[in-house]
Amino acid sequence: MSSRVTIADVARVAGVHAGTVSRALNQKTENQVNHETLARVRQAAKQLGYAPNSIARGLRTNSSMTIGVIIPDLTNPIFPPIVRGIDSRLAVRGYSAVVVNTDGSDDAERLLFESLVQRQVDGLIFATGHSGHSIAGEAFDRDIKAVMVNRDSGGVPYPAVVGDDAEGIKASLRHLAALGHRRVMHLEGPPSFSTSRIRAEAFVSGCAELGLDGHVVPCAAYSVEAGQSAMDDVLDSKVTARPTAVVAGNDLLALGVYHSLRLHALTCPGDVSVVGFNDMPFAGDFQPAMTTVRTPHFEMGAESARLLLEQIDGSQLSALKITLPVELVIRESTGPAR
Amino acid sequence: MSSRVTIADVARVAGVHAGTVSRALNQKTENQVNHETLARVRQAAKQLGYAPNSIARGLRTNSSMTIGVIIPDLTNPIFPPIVRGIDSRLAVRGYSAVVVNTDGSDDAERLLFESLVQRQVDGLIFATGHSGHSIAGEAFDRDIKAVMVNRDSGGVPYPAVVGDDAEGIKASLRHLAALGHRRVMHLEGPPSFSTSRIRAEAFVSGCAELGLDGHVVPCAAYSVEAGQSAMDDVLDSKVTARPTAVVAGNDLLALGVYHSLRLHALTCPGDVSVVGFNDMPFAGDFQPAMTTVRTPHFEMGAESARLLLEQIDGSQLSALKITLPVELVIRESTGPAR
DNA sequence: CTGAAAGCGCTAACAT
DNA sequence: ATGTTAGCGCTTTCAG
Repeated sequence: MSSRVTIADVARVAGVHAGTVSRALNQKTENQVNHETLARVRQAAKQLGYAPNSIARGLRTNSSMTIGVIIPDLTNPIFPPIVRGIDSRLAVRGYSAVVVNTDGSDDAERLLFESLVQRQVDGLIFATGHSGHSIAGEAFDRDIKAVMVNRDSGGVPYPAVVGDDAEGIKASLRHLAALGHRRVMHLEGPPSFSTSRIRAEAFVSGCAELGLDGHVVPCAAYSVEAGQSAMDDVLDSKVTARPTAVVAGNDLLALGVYHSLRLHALTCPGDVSVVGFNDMPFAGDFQPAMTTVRTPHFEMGAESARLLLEQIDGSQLSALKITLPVELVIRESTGPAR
Repeated sequence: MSSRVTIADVARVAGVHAGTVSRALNQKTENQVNHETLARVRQAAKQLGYAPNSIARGLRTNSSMTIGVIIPDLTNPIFPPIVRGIDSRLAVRGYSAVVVNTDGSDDAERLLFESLVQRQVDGLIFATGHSGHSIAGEAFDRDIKAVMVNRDSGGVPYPAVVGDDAEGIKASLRHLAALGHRRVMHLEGPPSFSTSRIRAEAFVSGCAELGLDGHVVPCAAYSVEAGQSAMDDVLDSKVTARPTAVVAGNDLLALGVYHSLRLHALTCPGDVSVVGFNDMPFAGDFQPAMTTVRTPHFEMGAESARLLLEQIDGSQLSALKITLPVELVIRESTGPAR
């Protein structure tokens, strides 16, 4: 299995020494070698089907050309585009990504982190939600290069790439206000995600600015079930007045609201308007087509990889935060208040 | 960055030789070492925060504990569950997956294949669709361990894990026949995917068995656009009679049919019933909720990883094909023929 | 049971 | 411009 032919074989065939072959076959050093010999080495390498063993190279150069990507769950639809964005930047530089899933477990995150470190990853991209003390602090203490994506840095001085969540929420609110809504509700994601707090805060201040009667309801998870359960509680409650519109913390939560509404024989947007967040794939094919905030996930991934590569290239680590613009996509889940 | 402390440090602290530390810290050899020394070594290792450098180990043992996974595109919703299934089996054995996306390009596939081989992956999982000559043949010639998932082996003697596509299509047809449909159509995926052929053939023979008037229309890709375009052509045609039901090659194609129907002011399932394939996430939330064939993607991934690990463990490579059962999920996109 | 020594395949510092 | 040498951190013979 795998590469039988080594640099020594190439050296023998080309009639030069191993060191020369190494120099000839590396971009940065190939100009240190005579044109003729270079040609001879290349010829020999091709003839033998030589491919460098990157494990051996990594041992010597102390770099694995591998980046670890820590996410909660690949099957959450926002992550595939983020991962592809990351990969798009990594690939052109010869890096590969190893992506691992924590499923929201701190223990799993710690274990996976350790395993990535053992693998000598050259850097890490954190896409887990923890706003509190995640493993990031430890990574920083251990001098590991990293960036955050879709979450703030939680006090750790790593760069972070996020969407403009606050603006997304406010745009949703303006849209709703223009439709005549006054009694609005926000389904807030779990507090462990920095995005939850930011969106909830933007909701509160946005309501104040627009003179809306806003109410925040916390959800246990960013999931359809959690959204449905939270909305069920609201609709079953005799004390809370039913809102005419809900701004969900993300699309999954919004989908939960759809389910709850259907269960309660209420229509959307007839009885209640719903706005999601993320514009997950196929959000426009839901029933009804979902009005939601589009977040540039691919670009966020790409940008985070760029920042990480910069660190690896030796640029000074600056704890900057890059905020990418979002866009409200109006479809059919929002309509006039009645 | 990364592990400063080496086996030599541990050896020094424990007062033993590096070789002994290595033996003590490896499952397979730890019984070759005295209880006392073992304890001392472990203590020293913990105290120093030692973690083995898996690059160095890999160079020596000629194994990277890494598996390459080649897929067309992570953002295609069937792949995240497959990848997680793979990972679930790999992780418990200490392997990691490096997943790469070909975007359907043969050139990209070849390049990515080479880069994975250079990385000394211990095995490969092919989830690309090629039924013709993909890179798999070359992998086999080079003695690389591999398995196929969600595609047949295309003549290469690797094991393959697939869903029972033929049965899924036939179950769809039986369902449609029971609803009174007679004039049915199949939207076939591109010929480069083995799944396309299998599903189309099952459609044809299923129609024959049930006495249905079946018609197969090829699509350029497994995408919403391709499905819509194919259906547009059918609906715009004055020569072909409109089918009362369509069995799409996958959910994306089915979604394209939804779009086309809407564009032509036709209803589903009122005017045309639609059945998808795969039961992609949130298929039940589409408009209308999609009747489709559920394929056990996670299990397929897990099973393929199991088969690969078996090969790596030295079991004889058997070109077996594992077919996992599928299930027709009846929702709201199918109804009585009229 | 443990020490000694070799070497996986490669790169980089040092010679020439 | 190229040869020589050392060694990255680990495992694994081979002795003892």
